[in-house]
Amino acid sequence: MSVALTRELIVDAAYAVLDGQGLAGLTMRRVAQELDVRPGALYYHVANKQELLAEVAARILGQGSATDDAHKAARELRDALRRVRDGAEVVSFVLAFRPEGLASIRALPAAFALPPREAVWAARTLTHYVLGAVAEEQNRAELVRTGILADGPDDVEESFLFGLDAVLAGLRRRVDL
Amino acid sequence: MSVALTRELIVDAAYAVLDGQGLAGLTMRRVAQELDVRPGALYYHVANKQELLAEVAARILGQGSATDDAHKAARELRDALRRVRDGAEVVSFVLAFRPEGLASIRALPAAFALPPREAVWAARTLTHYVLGAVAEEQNRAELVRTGILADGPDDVEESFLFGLDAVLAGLRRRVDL
DNA sequence: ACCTGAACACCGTTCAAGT
DNA sequence: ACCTGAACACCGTTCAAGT
Repeated sequence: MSVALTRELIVDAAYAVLDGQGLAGLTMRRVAQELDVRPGALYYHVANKQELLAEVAARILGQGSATDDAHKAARELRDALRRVRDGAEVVSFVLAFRPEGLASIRALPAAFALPPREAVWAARTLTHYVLGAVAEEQNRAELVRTGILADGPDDVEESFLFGLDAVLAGLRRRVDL
Repeated sequence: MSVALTRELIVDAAYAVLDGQGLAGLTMRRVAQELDVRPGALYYHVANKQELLAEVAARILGQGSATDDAHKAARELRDALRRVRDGAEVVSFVLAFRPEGLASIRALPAAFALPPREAVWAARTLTHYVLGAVAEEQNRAELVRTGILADGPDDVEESFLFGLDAVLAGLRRRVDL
């Protein structure tokens, strides 16, 4: 007999599989294998794969340090997403059905000095931009890995900052003038 | 014997399945069923599912009317994506590995009066924003359909336009002043 | 040339039965 | 309480064999 299975251990294993195999390789069966356990055992601790993905997404984002510097928040979000394979895709998916656990994203509206509704819209805009940019970069990386694509572009960094500056400038417009 | 299978008919059927069942329900087997044919038959006309998805994405976007009005282009892109279930997700996926067929997106840089490199970055920024916004809306709609979520927010329209105006204002900044 | 039949190597999830 | 064994209803893809 080995160590007792826990929700935590399962999330750890899922994160490891994600980092090693990408989202396409993140299956319940492989997570079980990683833990030396039959697939059915997982379902005693997590309801289903979606719930497990929600936990993995929360782990990807980590504990969001609340800041009122939107530019810094965006860069930290990007870094967190880039730290693990397909991070953006996982977070995008979870954002739709269980945003509660994604603290650093939920804190974003506070970075905008705008009326409540507009602060939420501004945060949404920024989130879409960052997730989209990282998702495209990581999708390309996956295809390069598969050999379908030769090589990604080398202007990722410049391109991201160019767009980020533009988005933030646009969002701040009505405040600063 | 029925009508001869063609690539076109397969794309038609795939589009119909997507609209009826969503991306999760779009399987090669269901497309085959829709056409009254065994799954293997599809592979005589298309190399694999990814290739089929690329064709479906091109059909979603239609023939992109080249315009130099970025705001209009963005609204048309959004409308096209919203016309079919999970349209944004399909196009996002295809954008990463086969952007050639997505005419209306490839034409976007022309809508920005900027140096070539920056025009490409600006188009990328706009694309990420629109795809992200529609993807979130459609993901929510799927979850509502499943019963996992009660109801989507009702500020989708306002939220989209708010973000779009901000993004475009930010992107135009350096030109107009 | 075009399609079927049948298989291969997978999935997520459930659930009786064991301990 | 926790896990296994075994099944159910699926996947994408391949490929000999038929027509």
